[in-house]
Amino acid sequence: MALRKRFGFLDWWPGETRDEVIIGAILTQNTSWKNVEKAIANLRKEKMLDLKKIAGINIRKLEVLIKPSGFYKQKAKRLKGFVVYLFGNYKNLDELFDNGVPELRKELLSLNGIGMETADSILLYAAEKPIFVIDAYTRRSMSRIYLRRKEFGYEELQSLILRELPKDLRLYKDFHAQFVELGKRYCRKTEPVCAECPLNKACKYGRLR
DNA sequence: ACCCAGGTGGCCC
DNA sequence: GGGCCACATGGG
Repeated sequence: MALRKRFGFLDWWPGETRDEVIIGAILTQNTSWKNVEKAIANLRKEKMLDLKKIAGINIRKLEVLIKPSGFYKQKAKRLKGFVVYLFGNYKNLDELFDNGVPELRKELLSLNGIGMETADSILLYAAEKPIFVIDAYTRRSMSRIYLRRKEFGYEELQSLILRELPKDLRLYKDFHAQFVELGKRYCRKTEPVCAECPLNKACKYGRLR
């Protein structure tokens, strides 16, 4: 793992509160963060950036607020499903997050609309558990560095990275954030910007130059 | 008029 | 286990 280029240490996930992190994690599913920001702004304006408030709001109203983030009907349902489960089974997030990581992860995965990436985002950035998030940026960056031949499944790639990194919460957050910054700025699907990319020769595109 | 974006579930084989 | 599709908006 020869990648330790830095954009500065990133303690990351755009969102002040755990509630906001969880809401953002669901809203950003296959959606640009720009669109999520619009939805978050709508929720903030209505004081709805809060899981308890989400539990109380009419789902139609919720749909309208999060509309800019796309897939708004299913995402409204997913947010509702999460808070119904949370407050139906626990007093609050602290109590939910007190569960052990493997149990907690399974629990999150059992909820509709919470897949591995969303679950791990919640685990890492809201619950502050040491786990690594694999997203499209991470996959793409990794595949351009040295995976190439073999395709890796989610958990395969995750355990590969976890094995290479010292077990450190801050490092996991930072390292995932590095991949996202890398992906947004240079390692894009179309028109990769290789000239100033820190990966440079490590990347197959950089090598072609 | 396309293609893309910090995925997930359902259905099929 | 995988491959394909619907889900929806906003930006390039």
